Order: sequence, then C-alpha cells, then structure tokens
Amino acid sequence: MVDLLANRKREQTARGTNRLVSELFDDRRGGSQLKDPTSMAIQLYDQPGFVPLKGPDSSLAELTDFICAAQMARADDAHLGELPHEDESGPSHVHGDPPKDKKRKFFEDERWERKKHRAYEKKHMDDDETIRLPNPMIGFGIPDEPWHMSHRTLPEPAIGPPYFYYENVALAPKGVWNTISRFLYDIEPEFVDSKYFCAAARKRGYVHNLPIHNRFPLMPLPPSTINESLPLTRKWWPSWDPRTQLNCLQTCIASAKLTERIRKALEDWDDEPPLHVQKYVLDECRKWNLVWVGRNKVAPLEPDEIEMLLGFPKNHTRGGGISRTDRYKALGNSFQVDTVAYHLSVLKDIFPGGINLLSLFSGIGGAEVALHRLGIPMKNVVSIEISETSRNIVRSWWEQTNQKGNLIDFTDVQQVNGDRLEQLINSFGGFDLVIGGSPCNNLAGSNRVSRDGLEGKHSALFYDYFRILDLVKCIMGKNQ
DNA sequence: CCAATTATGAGCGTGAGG
DNA sequence: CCTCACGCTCATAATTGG
Repeated sequence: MVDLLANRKREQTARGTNRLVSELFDDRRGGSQLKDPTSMAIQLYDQPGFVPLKGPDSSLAELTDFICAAQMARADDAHLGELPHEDESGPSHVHGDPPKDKKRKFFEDERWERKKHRAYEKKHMDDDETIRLPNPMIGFGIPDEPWHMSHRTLPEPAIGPPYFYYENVALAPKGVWNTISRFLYDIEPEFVDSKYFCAAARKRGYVHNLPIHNRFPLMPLPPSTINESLPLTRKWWPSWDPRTQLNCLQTCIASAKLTERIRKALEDWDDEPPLHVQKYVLDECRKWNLVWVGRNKVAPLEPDEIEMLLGFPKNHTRGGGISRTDRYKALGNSFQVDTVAYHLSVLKDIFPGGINLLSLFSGIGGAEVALHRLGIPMKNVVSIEISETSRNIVRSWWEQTNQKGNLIDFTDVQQVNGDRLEQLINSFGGFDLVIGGSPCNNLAGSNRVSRDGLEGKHSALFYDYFRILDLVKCIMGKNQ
C-alpha cells in the first residue's frame, strides 16, 4: 500500500511543476526504484498512441508524461485508499434508530463513508491555498470598467512562445483550479463571467500567458440584456419577472411538458398571478433559462438564439447533418466568443501577419471564430476535435468565410504525440497560440452522477492539454 | 413491416458562494 | 437560508432506413 499521507504531503509541499519535475528527476538519476504510484502511472499511461519524444531531448517530454501519470495515480490512490480510522462517532450514532433493513443500512453507510471522506479531505487540505473566485467575476478587467489590471508578472517557465490559453468551468470542485494552475506553470487563473460581455452568464476560468494591457472588445458590442438581445420577448415579459440576463447556457433544455405546465399554472389569472405561482414560474424560468414568447407562454431558447448569445454567426451549427439535440450540446459546451476574443485581442498587434494556431478540443470553433472576428489572420490551424459533426461545422465555416490559411484536423488529443507535433512545427515554423478548453462534464455542478473532478473519465483530458502544450514548448525551445 | 437509431421527459444531489 | 451549475441515465416514444 502506498503511503497516502506522504504522497499528499508531497503534493501539498510541491510548489509548481518545476518542483515536481526536479523531484521526479532526482529520483530517476539516483537510480532509486520507481515507487508504486509511478509504476501504476506508467501502466495507466501506457496507451496506444502515446509515443515519447526520441533523441537526446527526450527527457523533458518523458518527464511531462511521467508527472501527469504520477499525478493521476496519486489521485487514484486518494480515491481507493483506505481512510484513517476515526474512533468517535459512527453511522449508528448519527442515525439513532437501528437500521430498518439491509438496503437502507447499506445506503446510509455509503453516505457516511462519503461524508467522512470529504471531512478528511477538508481537514487535510491547505485551506489558505485554495483558489477563491473573485466577486465581481471580472478577471483582470473587462471593457468599459475603470478598474483594470494592466500588468502582471508571470512565472519564468510560463512565458512563451507559444502563447497559450486554457479554459474550463469556474465552479469546479475545490482544489481543481489549484491543480490546473500548478500544471500550467503556476499562472493565476483569470475568472470571468460572460454576463459582462453578453446577455447570458457563463462563469469560466482562463489560464493563459497573454499580455493583459491594451485589450479591446469585439465590435459591435453585443446587447447586454435579454430585452435587447431578444426584442420579441419584450412584449410578453411580465412585470413580475425581474430577470434582465440569462443564466448559464447549458447543454440540456426544458421539456415541452414543463412549458405547458407553466402555461396551465398561469391561465387562471387575468393579470398578476398570486405570489406562490409567480415563485414557481420564476424558479423554473431561472432553472431552465426560459423566455417569454406569448401570453402565459415560456419557451427554451432556440439554437439560433444561443448561437447569437455566444457570439457565433447565425446558422453556424445548423444543417450539415447535425441534429437539434446535438446542436444544443455543441453550443452548450462552447466558448462565449466575445469574452475569449477580448482576451485574445492583444495578439493582433503582436502578429500583424497572422498566427499559426493549435486548437485542442476545438468543438464548434469558438477560438477560430474569435480570432477571425478580431481580424487576426490564421495561417495554419491544427484543430483537434473528437466529434465528427463538430469538425464538419468548423470545416464548413472555414470554407464559407474564405479563409486563406490551411485547416488541418485531427480526431483525438490522446493520439497526438511528439513526432507528429514535431512534423507540424517543422513544416510551418511553430505555433503562436495553443488554445483549448478541456471537457468539463466531471467538474460541472449539473452533473449529479459523475462529478468526479479532474480525474474523471472525461475531464482528465486536461492532462493531455498540458502534455501537448508542454511538448510544443519543448520542441519549439529546442529549435531556437 | 421490423429492426435500429435517435429524440424526449423525468428524475437524479451536492458543493460552493453569497 | 438562498441560488446556481459547458450533465447523466434510463425508460419510452418517435423516426428512420432497409
């Protein structure tokens, strides 16, 4: 059994990837036997498609994977490992009655174990170090606000080339952003709510090494209220619905049955419904992001409307064989273009001739659309996206917007190795920007089934973002 | 027509922040 | 206390495709 506490301690005391690198490196040079988590990690990471860089400079690239894997293995240990026994209260003390039946007892025990586990995690987590979300969530600054941070000092290893930009949900389980930040060269994440850029909230964290002075927003500025964004709803908006902005646009929408129930609940009242009905309707409207489209009629947003709110061109995700539900899903998983573009705007002066882009988890091409709308030419775009329909969307957008550059696409980030990256980098001289938002479904609060954190099946692909970014850094550094 | 695929509706729980 | 969250799974219904 691996010494869980020692590992956790080590993880806590390690400050930054460099420290992790050197620790692991020293272990290896000293010829010491690989410890359990590491060998587990190597097995874990011994997947088809992963090929470490060859040659004299391979050590860093290998170490990168090494660290990822070790981290993952350690996290696994934390899940599987037995917790220290707590002597005082047990389930029977909490639930005074004797268990009613076997099933119930099992259920209660499960709950108890989970609670104990969390209590343990809390007790042993360095609370001071946990990243807290800013309020208001305006990151390092938003357009038309007097308060701006114009300069920051990046840790030395964080500095490009290439520039990079990583995105994920802000409200991830505790500690997730600490881990992300630690891997991404100890850069402090920038947390921004897109409600400052459009009429819908979208609380996201961004880790990037871009300059932050002289940012500018996309023009024209999108409308910032529901009223202005969806003018047809104005006529039907009841005075007792105080919403001026929408909640986060998600991947699921309300059922037709629900909107019908709401209509029925309202039809008995001539003017204002009683308070309890108002509350019911408003709660559902907030929960499902419903808008008023007729007398007593609410409806979920149409895909076109979501496209518009997120800053995509109309019909961006329409047609080409994509179903309606897949449209909602792809849109719900996407960037808010204006928000991202504001951060990327600083690249315009740095690269007047255009950029080479590596886009991971491209989805429907939020990054590409943002750069295009900023007027930053894309010379070569390597886009990696697992969904065929999403790749088709980006491809057809690329053709319809008469892009001059090359769009090269791949399917799976896990298949991208050092050799392939080296080829690409040699063929057009390196990437200027590595951008991507890795899967959030194991981090997002809406997930009641598998909110497993960064080690979750899908969200663990974050480590591939880091692996690929670090490979690019290594290869480009080598060629200088 | 029948089988296969896809769409819909409902229910699902909790952590974190204010 | 309150609100909010780039979701998942299952059963069932609807649609597609040969």
